[in-house]
Amino acid sequence: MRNGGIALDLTLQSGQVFHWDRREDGSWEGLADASPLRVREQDRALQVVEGDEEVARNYFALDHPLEKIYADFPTDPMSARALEVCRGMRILRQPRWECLATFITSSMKQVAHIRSMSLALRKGYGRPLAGRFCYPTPAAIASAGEGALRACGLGYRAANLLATARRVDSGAIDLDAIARLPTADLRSELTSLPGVGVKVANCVLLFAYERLDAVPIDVWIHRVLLSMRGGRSGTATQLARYARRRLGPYAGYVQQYLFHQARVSAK
DNA sequence: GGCCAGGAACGTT
DNA sequence: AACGTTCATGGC
Repeated sequence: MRNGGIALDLTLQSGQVFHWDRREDGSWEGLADASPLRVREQDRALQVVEGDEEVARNYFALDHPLEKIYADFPTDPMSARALEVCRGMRILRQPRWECLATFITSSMKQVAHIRSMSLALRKGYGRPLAGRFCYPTPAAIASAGEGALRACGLGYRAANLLATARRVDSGAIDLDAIARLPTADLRSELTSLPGVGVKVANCVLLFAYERLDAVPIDVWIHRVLLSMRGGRSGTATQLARYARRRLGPYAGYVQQYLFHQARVSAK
């Protein structure tokens, strides 16, 4: 299989994207931005059943050099185990606004509930397309009231999503223009937005800006990194430094594998 | 039913 | 710069 192939189920169930649906026959339906896709995996190859082939190859990031990424993987037992379990999982190339908005809603929420908020927002404020719903535009979110967003289950996150949508819609920040910035500058642009701290910014860097060395540290990865260091306690800053030193040039990929491995082994 | 979740913002030390 | 609190909601 060219370039390492893809493990589709793992990729779409690893907590990086929240709106894909698995059908009875094992194929998956979803939207890559505004392009409807139905895809399946066959012997580690991505098969596009419906939709545009090039759009799918880009969205599923089939150009990421998995074999090279694996050659650079850390060799400690936890990383090795995660690679064994998650081989073929890819970091998707997601639309910027959709990714940013979704992770603003993710704070202190479990994956299942992030899905339900995403669906409520799409159904309520997104454009219908091919039996599904696009993610709402910044303008659509901006013109919905805070109360309406709370009705989608956002709670206190509603005000943050609304405020950030207004900044994007007004042009106060240009999510495409900032893509050319070096990672540190891009991160500080993102953290200037309401509801975006370092963790959410790193998710957006990794999932929507192709910064494959970005490491979001949530409660799961926090525990994993503590354990890798031998169990003694550590601050967020210390763990970020540890991750940068130990997880290698594709630290974001390593982090995603460790995240998924930690979650499945906890059940 | 209690516990906890892919945190951020803000106030105190 | 490092901690403590508060903020809503729902899956399990």
